[in-house]
Amino acid sequence: MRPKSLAPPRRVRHNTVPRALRRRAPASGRDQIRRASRSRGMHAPLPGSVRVRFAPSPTGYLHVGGVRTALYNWLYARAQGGVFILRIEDTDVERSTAAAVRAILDGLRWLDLGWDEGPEAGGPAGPYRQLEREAHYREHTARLVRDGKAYPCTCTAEELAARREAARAAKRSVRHLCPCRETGPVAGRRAAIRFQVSDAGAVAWDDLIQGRIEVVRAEIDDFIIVRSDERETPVYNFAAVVDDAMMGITHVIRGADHIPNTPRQILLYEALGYRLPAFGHIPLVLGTDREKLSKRHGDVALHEYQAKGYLPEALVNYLVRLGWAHGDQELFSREELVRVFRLEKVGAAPGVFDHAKLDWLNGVYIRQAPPGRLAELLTPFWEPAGIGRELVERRGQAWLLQAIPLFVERSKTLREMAGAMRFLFQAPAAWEPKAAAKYLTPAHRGHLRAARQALAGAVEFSAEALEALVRALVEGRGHKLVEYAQPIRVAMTGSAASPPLFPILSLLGRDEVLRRIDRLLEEGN
RNA sequence: GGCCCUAUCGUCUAGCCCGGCCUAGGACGCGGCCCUCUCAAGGCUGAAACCCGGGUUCGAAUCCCGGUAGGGCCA
Repeated sequence: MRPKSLAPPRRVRHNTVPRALRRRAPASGRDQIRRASRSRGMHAPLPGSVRVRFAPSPTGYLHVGGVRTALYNWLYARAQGGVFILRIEDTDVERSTAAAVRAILDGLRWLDLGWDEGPEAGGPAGPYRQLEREAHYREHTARLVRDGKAYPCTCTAEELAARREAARAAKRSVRHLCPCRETGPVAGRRAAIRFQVSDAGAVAWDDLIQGRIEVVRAEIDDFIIVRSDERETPVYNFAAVVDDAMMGITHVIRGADHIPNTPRQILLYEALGYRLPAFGHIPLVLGTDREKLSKRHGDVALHEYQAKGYLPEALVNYLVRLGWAHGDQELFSREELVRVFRLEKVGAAPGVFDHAKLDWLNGVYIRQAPPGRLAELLTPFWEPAGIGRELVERRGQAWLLQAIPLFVERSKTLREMAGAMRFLFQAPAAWEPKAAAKYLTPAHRGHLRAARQALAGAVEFSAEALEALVRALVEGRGHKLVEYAQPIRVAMTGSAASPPLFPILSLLGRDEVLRRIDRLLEEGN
């Protein structure tokens, strides 16, 4: 350890760029930054040559925050006429699964976020799974060691921990706990590989979203790039840099949780002699407790939203607006997004995931969807809603297309819609007690009998004809429509709330309508 | 604990760069009214925010400084 007097200043001033340029810098300000970079021959690629990637780890499920990252990358690529690459970061063999890879591919396809290069698509920079790229990591490691920029380290975890404690107790820096750089590795022990970091100067970059970020090198220790395990597993920072560099990634757009990794990665790029990409760190998605969205907060996996019956375009619309805005506009088609989305307009502050707003948006998209498409989307939801496939098929497509519009404006999800439609296929098993108490009084039963008789004699069983018929009946008896409509509704649906009554009666058909009324009259108490 | 990031209604955000047009706009959610066979949808409408403190300025949500709070990563 160097004497303290020789060490560089612990801190330099961090915010060297005016605040105005740092936060939510306007396009013009960012352009200046990028122009400056270009003149140094660093990032900022040629126009039309943008290459971005989404690089998830296949451990578990596809997180909605990750989906947002993928979306922003995809949008940026499309808007720039660039290439969107999917790379699977599966170096963590313990936790990576084939099922998780599937979930990623299926999820992105469901959202229509297709990749130009990656698994199953191939491409010139493959392979696109890290496990198949180990030769590259080995080669790069050898290069760094040969150039004296990395060295083997045989310290054990126990030794390191002990030294850390000692350093802490003595109030010394906790950096450079490993002496291997000076003493060389201990023979006969497996070696990890450490990357050598000099103390002088700082690492800085102009983040596309966060503005300028600067970290003094003295804060960065000689970090491990290859573990000492059997497989010589490359560490995340190292593998990501090798891959991003070799794949020609021009813009690294990822979650803000990677900000602390970036200085190390920049050092690696420099040591390897690769051209630096531009970095853009998008703020995290938070739960209602303002912590990083995780399993604790309930639904975080994309497939859960799929299973609940959210439309992909609604989810995309919701996610894109979380952290980004285009004036007051709330609704965006995909084409519109490609046209107006600007990465530079993404805010620097994290945002809370608001299920209520997603529900609203999903309702908007459900209302916009043509009945034919909804019929198709609804298919996987019948069984879970307790509606046998054969029941749906028996009614036929034309009938279905008549029924769906009735439910569209009162459903927030497809799952809800299927559930709400259940009474169309099956008579209610029971009548809601509250509804029964309110609408099945002796007076109401009288009305129901009168209505039954009228319905039984109806010439035509269309919604219009039935409405005219019942209204005439009600008027003739000097009553109000509600007093008849509600008991009939309870008989049909078991509930006091449902889509408009007369179309329902027509859909159900005379026999079924009379049957349900009779049963209520006989059994309902 | 160290480093880094962030800060406008409960939530997502516009405005901030280029200070006055901001009596701070929109959306979700919440309340009221209208429409209405119920529930929705829709229309109208209400409550609801510039984190705090200094400074610069005739004037600051907007510029500067300092706090505070929250978060991320590492330990």
